[in-house]
Amino acid sequence: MAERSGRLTDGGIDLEDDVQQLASFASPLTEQERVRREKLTTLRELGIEPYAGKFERTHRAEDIHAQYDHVEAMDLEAQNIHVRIAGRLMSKRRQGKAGFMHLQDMSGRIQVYVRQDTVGEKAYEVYKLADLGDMIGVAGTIFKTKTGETTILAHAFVLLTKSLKPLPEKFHGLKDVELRYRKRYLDLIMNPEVLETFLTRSEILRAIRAYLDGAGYIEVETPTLQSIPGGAAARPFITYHHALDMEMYLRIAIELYLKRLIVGGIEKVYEIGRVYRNEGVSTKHNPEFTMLELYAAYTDFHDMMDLTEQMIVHLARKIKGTLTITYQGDVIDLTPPWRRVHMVDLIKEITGVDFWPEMSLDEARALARAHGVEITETMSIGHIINEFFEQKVEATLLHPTFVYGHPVEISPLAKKNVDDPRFTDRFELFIVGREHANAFSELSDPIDQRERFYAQLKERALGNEEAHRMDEDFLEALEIGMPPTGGLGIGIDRLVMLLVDAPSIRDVLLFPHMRQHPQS
RNA sequence: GAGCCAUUAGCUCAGUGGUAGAGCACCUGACUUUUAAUCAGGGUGUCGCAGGUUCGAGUCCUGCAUGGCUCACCA
Repeated sequence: MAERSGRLTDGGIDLEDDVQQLASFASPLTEQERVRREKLTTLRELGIEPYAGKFERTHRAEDIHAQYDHVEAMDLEAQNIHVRIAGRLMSKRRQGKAGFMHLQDMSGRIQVYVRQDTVGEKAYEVYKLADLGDMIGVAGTIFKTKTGETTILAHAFVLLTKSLKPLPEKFHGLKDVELRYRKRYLDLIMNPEVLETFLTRSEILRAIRAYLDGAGYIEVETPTLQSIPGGAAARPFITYHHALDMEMYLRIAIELYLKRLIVGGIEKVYEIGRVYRNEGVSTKHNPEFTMLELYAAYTDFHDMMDLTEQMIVHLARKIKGTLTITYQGDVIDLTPPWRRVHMVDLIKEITGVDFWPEMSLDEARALARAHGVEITETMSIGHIINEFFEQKVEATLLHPTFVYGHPVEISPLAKKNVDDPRFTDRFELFIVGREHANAFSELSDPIDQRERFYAQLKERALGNEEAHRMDEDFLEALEIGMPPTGGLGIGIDRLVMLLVDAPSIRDVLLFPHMRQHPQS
C-alpha cells in the first residue's frame, strides 16, 4: 500500500526523524574532501563520467618490468610496444604541459608519462584534475626515461574511479595500528608487505589442501551452527534460531562431526574452517579463528605425529625454502625428527618433580605449593600435572617438540594409554612456546566416552563453564562403531604467524576483531 | 577482567602552565624526462570525550572511550 504521507516508514513506524538524526551525525567534509567533490562536478561538466565501466588491460605493472626492464631504450622505441594498464594513482609530478605519475596495481607500480601534445587537451585536463588515490586506466607505449626507469608514454588517459578521500601520507604510509586493522583496505594500499602476508597465507592454505588431497583425504564442510557445541573446552557464542524457536551455538571445534563421518565410512577426512570461542582477545587470540582438523581411520596418534611433522616440514620448505626459520628474533630449527617426549618426563626434566609414582591428591597439591604452581580447589591430580606443564614447561619449548601423554581428566575425547590409564594417547606440538597442534588416538569406546562426558558434567556443575557437554547423538554414532582413528587439529592462524614471522594474530587476519568504535 | 603506555591537521609527528606547529597531502601560480620533483605564496584544528585545579590547560588531576603491550582465559 502506498504511503500517502510521503514519509519514510517501516512496518508503520515513522523513520523520518531517525534518518534526519543520523544525517546530522555525519561529520562535516574536510577541505580536501570538498575539493575532490568539486572536481567530480567539474569532470561531469567536461562530459567525463568519474565512475567508468570496464577497462581492458594487457599487462600488470610487474609484467612490464619483467619483460622490458632489461631492454635497451633504443630497442624499446624501435619496437613501439603498445600496452594498456590500470591502477591506483600513487604519486604525481606535474610540470606544466606534461607530468609523471605512478600507478599501482596488485603486482606493483609502474611509471606513466603524460604529455598534453600526446593525450590531447581534454585528457590532459582530466590528468590535471586527478588526485592521489584515483583509479586510472592508461594506453600507451613503453620507453625509458633519462634515469633509465621503464615508463609508459600515455596515448590515452582514462579516469576509472574518482577517489573522494585523501590517502595516507606517501612516504611514511599508514602507521596507526588501529586504523590499519579497522581500515585494512588503506593498509593494503599503503603497505606492500601486508599484501605479501596475505598472499602467503593463501599459499599456505593451498599447500595444505594439496598435501592432504594428495594423501587421499576428503575435504568436507560440517555445521558451524550447532545445538550442542563440543569437541573442545571453551565457552561458545550463543545465538537464536527464530523459526525453530531454539538457542543455537557457533561451533567451538569441528571434531565431533568429522568423527561421525569416520563412523559413516569416510576413512580419511578433513575440514578447514572457522571456529568461534567466546574468550578474550589478545595478540594470540581472536574470537573466530581457522582450524584444520583431520581424521584417519585405522591410524593412531603416532601416525598423527608423523603426518604433522611431514606436513609442516613440507610447508616450510615450500613457503620459506628452508627448515631454519626466524620467528621474532628466535632461530627455529624445523629439521626432523622432532623431539617426542612424555609430559611427565618433561616436567621432571624441567622442574625435577616426578609424577610417575602413584600419589595422593594432597601430595600433588603439596608439590604444586612447593613449586609455586597455582591450582584451584577442584583440580584433580591430572589437572595439577597439566598446570605444572603449562606454568613451568610450555614457554621453554622453542624448537618443535611433541609432548604426549596428557592426563585423562583434561582429555575427554582421547583414548587412555593401555599401560597407564592415568594418561591418554594424546600429543600437542609446541613451537616458540606455543601450541601448534593437538592430536590423539580418538576414543572409540562408547561406554568410556559416556563416562568421560559424565566427568565433564561434574566439572561443569563445579563451575567450569568450559567443560564438555553431553552429546547423545555423538555417543549413538560411537555405539554404531568407529574404527580406531587418529585425529589432528592445527590452528592455521598460528601456523601462518610462524611462517610469516608475524608478532600478532591480527597481522594474519584481514579483519581482526575490534571493539565497535564509538563513532560507528 | 587487571596493570602500564598512547590519543594534537587527511597522514606521519613535534609541542615540559602563557597567541596551535612542522613535513607530506591540499589550494593559487610557474615549469614538456620527473621520481620523497623543484620554485613562490596559502594553515585547512572539537589538541579522543566529560568534569576539575588555575588569572590562564594540548600540557596538571579525576572519570570515561578507543587502541597498543604485558598478565589472566584459551588455540
